Amino acid sequence: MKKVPGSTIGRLSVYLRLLDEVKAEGVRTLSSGELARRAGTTAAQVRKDLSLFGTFGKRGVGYSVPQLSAALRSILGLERSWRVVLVGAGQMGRALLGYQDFRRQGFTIEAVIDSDPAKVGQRLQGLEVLPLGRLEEILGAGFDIAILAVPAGAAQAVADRVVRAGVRAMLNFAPVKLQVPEGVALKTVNMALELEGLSYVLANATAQRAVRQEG
Amino acid sequence: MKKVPGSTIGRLSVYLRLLDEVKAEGVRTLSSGELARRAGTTAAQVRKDLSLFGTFGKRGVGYSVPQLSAALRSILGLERSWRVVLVGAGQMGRALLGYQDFRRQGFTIEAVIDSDPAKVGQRLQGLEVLPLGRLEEILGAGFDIAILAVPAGAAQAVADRVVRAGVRAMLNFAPVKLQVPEGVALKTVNMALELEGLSYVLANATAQRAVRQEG
DNA sequence: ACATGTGAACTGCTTCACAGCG
DNA sequence: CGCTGTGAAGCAGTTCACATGT
Repeated sequence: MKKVPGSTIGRLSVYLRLLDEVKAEGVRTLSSGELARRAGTTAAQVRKDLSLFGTFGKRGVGYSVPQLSAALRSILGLERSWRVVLVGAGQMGRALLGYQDFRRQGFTIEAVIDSDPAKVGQRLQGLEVLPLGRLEEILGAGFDIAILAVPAGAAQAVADRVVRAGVRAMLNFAPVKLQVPEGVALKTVNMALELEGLSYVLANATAQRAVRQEG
Repeated sequence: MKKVPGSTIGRLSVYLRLLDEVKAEGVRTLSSGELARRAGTTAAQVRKDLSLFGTFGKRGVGYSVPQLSAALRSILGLERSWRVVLVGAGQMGRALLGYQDFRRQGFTIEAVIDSDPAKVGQRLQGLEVLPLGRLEEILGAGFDIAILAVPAGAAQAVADRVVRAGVRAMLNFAPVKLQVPEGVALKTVNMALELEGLSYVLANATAQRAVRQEG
């Protein structure tokens, strides 16, 4: 299989979301042009993205909505559900726990861990908050993804323990650059960074260039 | 001035954070190599990024930490503080309101707006929640940045009103691709998308390629 | 006729390598 | 000598344009 740009994966997620939307409206078929318009990209980009994984369309017709939706779900690994652990039950952690959009695609937060003794034992969204000391034991139960919503200063240490416990994918919300070994997937969401990007644009707004969506 | 890649701006934010860290430790001078090591990039990349904005270093020595820190702060527009309005006081909105990392760099949330009559009038972090109906009136007070933490279905309508009210920068947390006119800066943080990126890596983990940090 | 799939051209970002200066 | 600043080279992702299949 050819090399797949990371940006392609992000777009595939967007395509899938749109396909599921129009499927609910009863649309059977969609052209690359129409899909591109809704996704905010170009027809050529859509076709190139898909061509990296196979051929899904009918010439002269377009793409079958249910077929392409299923294909994308398979490519993205969304046919199965992934076991997710949330580390950090502070304000951000609790917001993520309540974020319904995760559950939609098969990401189920099945455990919550926090270091604060005052929080341990509390029930959040039906889950008992477990102590950080038991992290290794808990992750021994076979988690796929860890969401880190801990303070910046604690993030690297927690990440190290999570990785040592065998978790191979992390979504980090702490504003630090985590070091992880080869073979561990890491995405970081850094909101302060996004704001500073906006600040840059505003400060240089005399040049009047709009910034296109990136996130 | 030369054209600046968007990715450069993100890295400048990272450099600034690191410089402020080592400044607190009393470090006076840093080489591009050392800065790169901490930022997770290369020395050449650091020098190229900075060279787009001027010459800041001393050959044979490196960069003066306080000088470079000040220069970056100026480039990023962080010398002044920006007036931020939060639209949406749901779980995510409240988490963002408590997120201390925003305040650090001069982003002050000065108003909170929600459509839910049950929330309007409540005090959150010392701010009274204001009704969505008064959005235009409130933004008339001259806000720079709007943070959108509203449901996906409401996001585009809110964005339209925010733009019409004259706000030229938005940070969107709803999982939709917003359409904004030229001249309005938009960043979207889509956490479900990040998780799907991790899912892709996990599902294709036989290929064993680690994904490097992108956010 | 129409829309896909794809090599080729292009654009833009990153890396290289070295001249230049402290 | 060490480290910066920068053209040039290299690489990756996007766009173009058209041959191909229905």
